[in-house]
Amino acid sequence: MSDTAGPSRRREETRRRLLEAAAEVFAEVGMDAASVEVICDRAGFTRGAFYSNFASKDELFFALVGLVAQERVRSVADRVAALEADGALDMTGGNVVEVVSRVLEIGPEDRLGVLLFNEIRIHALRAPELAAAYLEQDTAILDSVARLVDDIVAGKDIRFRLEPRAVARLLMTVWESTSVRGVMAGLPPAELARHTGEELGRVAAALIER
Amino acid sequence: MSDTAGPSRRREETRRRLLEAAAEVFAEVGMDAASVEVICDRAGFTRGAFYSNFASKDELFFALVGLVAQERVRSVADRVAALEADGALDMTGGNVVEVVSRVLEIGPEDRLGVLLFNEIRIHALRAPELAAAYLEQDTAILDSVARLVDDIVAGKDIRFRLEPRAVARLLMTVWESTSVRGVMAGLPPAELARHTGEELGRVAAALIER
DNA sequence: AGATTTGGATACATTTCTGTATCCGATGCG
DNA sequence: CGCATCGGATACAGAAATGTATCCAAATCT
Repeated sequence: MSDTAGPSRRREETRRRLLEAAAEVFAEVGMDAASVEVICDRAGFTRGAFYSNFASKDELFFALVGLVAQERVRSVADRVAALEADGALDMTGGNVVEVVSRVLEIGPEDRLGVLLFNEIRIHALRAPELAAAYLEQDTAILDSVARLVDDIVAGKDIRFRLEPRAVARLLMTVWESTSVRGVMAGLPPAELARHTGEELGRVAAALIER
Repeated sequence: MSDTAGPSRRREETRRRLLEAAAEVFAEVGMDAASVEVICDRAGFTRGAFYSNFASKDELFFALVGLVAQERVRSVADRVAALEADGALDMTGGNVVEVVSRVLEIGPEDRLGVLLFNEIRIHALRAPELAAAYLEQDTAILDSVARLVDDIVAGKDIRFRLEPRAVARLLMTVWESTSVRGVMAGLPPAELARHTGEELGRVAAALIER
């Protein structure tokens, strides 16, 4: 057996399933209202398995936050990179609004995704360690989007009425707030995406200097 | 004693103190992590008093949400009315940005206020009854702000690049998101207000048609 | 002032959750 | 093929929270 024996495949898999189940439960009822038992049931394990993998619910939550943040950042960065590679930005035919919308359609666009995101957010508001991680993620995404905006400006003869970073911030903000209101109004996923897209479009259009 | 005996003054006062304490505790640790005991301690009562006034923590939470929403709506409406009465909107000297900022400096501008607001928000995301109340409040405030924007447009020779309602929405959204990030970054109250104000200013300026 | 009602305190029963210690089966190795 | 280790299940003890039934003091009324 090697010194640096990493976790076995089996172990990794149960960790993964526990994290996945926790993500659902946290989204549904919130981190504090979620009992370890319920998470385990959902994952198909007993609490024994849980405490064999995590020291506490808090530890699992932290781990989950890390994963979600990483995934979000990666997802946005990938999309931006893909758009740049496609050369979609140089095409004069392409619609700015559409490009931006495509990038902000982040991962789990559905109800649960929005819920989990907001659950994480409110915990970050209370726990300084989480706040740091949250702001870091936020800045990383902002950077990606700002870079995209920059590219758009460079490629086309379009000017925004705000610096790229401010435009990016505004778009992210609108996306977030619109999706929250959409979920609250009970919009089905398709409507949610459409509505958010339209809203982003209007704002983006208003920011374009003609 | 009369049929329609309303709650005695004493009773009203303890209810009020319980609600006040609950608002603090909910803001600090969240509704689910807050035990009834802690709320009572904070208010200077025992659980006996609590259950004599509320059927459960949930009931108290609902009551609190109602109060907070009402207070928010009233506060904004009052400010708008005050500004209109002052004739501040007709004065060409007045700064649009300043006017808007003044209106959005809502009630408990501090950390706890932001926390409580977000706590309510996430519960509204999960509970349909709350969602309805939340959206109603949101719309009421939007109406007030939109009306203010309308007045500004009417009074001065200023035009926005979006319809008043959309401008109002955007300003509210920016206010919310900026204050959240400010709290997360640990900004002291004064900085928080200043930063949020500046951010609002930039956005408002970008939306003004020159 | 005495009687009555009201409102909060006390005490208790119950539930729920957490965390740990131990057991047992499966998996990997010699 | 037998042995050792790993990983999840089971069982248990303790803590914390809830809700209720009862009690006592203070306010109110006559």
